Amino acid sequence: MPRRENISMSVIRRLPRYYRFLTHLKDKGVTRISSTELSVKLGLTASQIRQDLNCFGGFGQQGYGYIVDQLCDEIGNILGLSSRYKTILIGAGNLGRAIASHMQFEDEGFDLIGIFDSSPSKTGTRINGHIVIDTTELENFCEKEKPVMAILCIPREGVQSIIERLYGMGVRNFWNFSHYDISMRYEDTVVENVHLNDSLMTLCYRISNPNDK
Amino acid sequence: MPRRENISMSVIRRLPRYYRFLTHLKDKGVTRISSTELSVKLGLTASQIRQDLNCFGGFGQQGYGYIVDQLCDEIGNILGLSSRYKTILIGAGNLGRAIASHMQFEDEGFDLIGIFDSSPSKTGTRINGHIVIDTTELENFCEKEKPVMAILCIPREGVQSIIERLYGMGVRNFWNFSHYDISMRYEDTVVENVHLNDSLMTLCYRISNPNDK
DNA sequence: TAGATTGTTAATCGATTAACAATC
DNA sequence: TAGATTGTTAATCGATTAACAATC
Repeated sequence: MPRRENISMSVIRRLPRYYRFLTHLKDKGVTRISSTELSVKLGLTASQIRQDLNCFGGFGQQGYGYIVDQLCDEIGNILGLSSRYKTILIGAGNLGRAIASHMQFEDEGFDLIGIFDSSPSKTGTRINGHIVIDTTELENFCEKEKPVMAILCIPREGVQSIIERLYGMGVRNFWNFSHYDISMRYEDTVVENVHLNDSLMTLCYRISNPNDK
Repeated sequence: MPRRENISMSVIRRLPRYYRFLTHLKDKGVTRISSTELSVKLGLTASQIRQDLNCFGGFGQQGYGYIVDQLCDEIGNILGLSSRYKTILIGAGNLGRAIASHMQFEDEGFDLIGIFDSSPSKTGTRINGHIVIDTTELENFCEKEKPVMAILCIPREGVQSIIERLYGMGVRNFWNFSHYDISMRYEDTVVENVHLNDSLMTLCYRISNPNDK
């Protein structure tokens, strides 16, 4: 059971995919799967899958394969999905509202406890059971509720100052949908960027340049 | 001017970031930048930036650096942002509506020409100037309008059958927000997945396992 | 036991970084 | 010309793949 330190991002980014697929298999009633079968379904090599899993432990049985249920639970544990991280969302525009209503945060370790916006046209409105709070209330709210993670769905211009305020209130983890690249000038922060425009541009490139992969 | 074939995905995924940052510099009135300055701002190495750019041509001037305006335009061209790709969106739920209203498709080569949903509660409603069309009309619409790209904002279960219908109507490019991994059984397709749940799980992992990068 | 499939080490491949000659 | 910075080749590093011994 090696449990290596410093797992690479390449491996980490594949974990949710494994988890998602194994959950699906479990729901279908499949009990056992080999790395070779998995590799075919996921378009990876069996070698890679075994390497990835063995970063965390020996979950398989030689000559048999992996027990779907068990492996699924193990990966869920590795991902830390049963944690509870108090989460706030900043920005109740189209995107913020969609994220708030669309995501099942609870299944992935996060509890959405507040939604903020600075526009009077948004504050007071209700999104999925949450009343949108004025951003001026941020400090009061954080002091009382101690959120540890913030989802940023605000325009580029507002990001830097919001981050500084949140960092000051102890928030260290950010799921960032803004066009702004949060630079790593802060210690101990975890930032996951979702740059939808970048994703779309990549797609544009790939359509426009069909020779490349 | 080498213009290598088969640019790697690693390089392609950095292009939008370069473009975004250079646009920002341009707006700020910066005219000239060196790979070293860029590397500091973007948290990359100067070497990597020069390598990346030289996949497409020698855009710099020795002893001087890069002209921001010019480099920005070049990358825009490489990305193909001035193309016009007729695009439809399937699924007018929270996420689909947000994507339709939030993204500036026109700036990135795409023209949104239709939004579809199969629920009678959604069809007929208006999103950002588009009336939501019943999915049963998909074939009629495609025959007339010939879209080349589809944005998928529907639940997992519906994806496979929609893709088959769209593929049959000549759609080859997909921006996929569903939990479903579109497998590459189709030729000549370009698929860009945006798995928000995967992204969130990765974040959960990184918060739960602070030792790793 | 024989067959299958893992865990793990070694080999290969690709991407990043370093170095430097070319040149503006 | 001297200084600066690119374009490009060579060296390094990391990730993926192949191979196989361990073992269920």
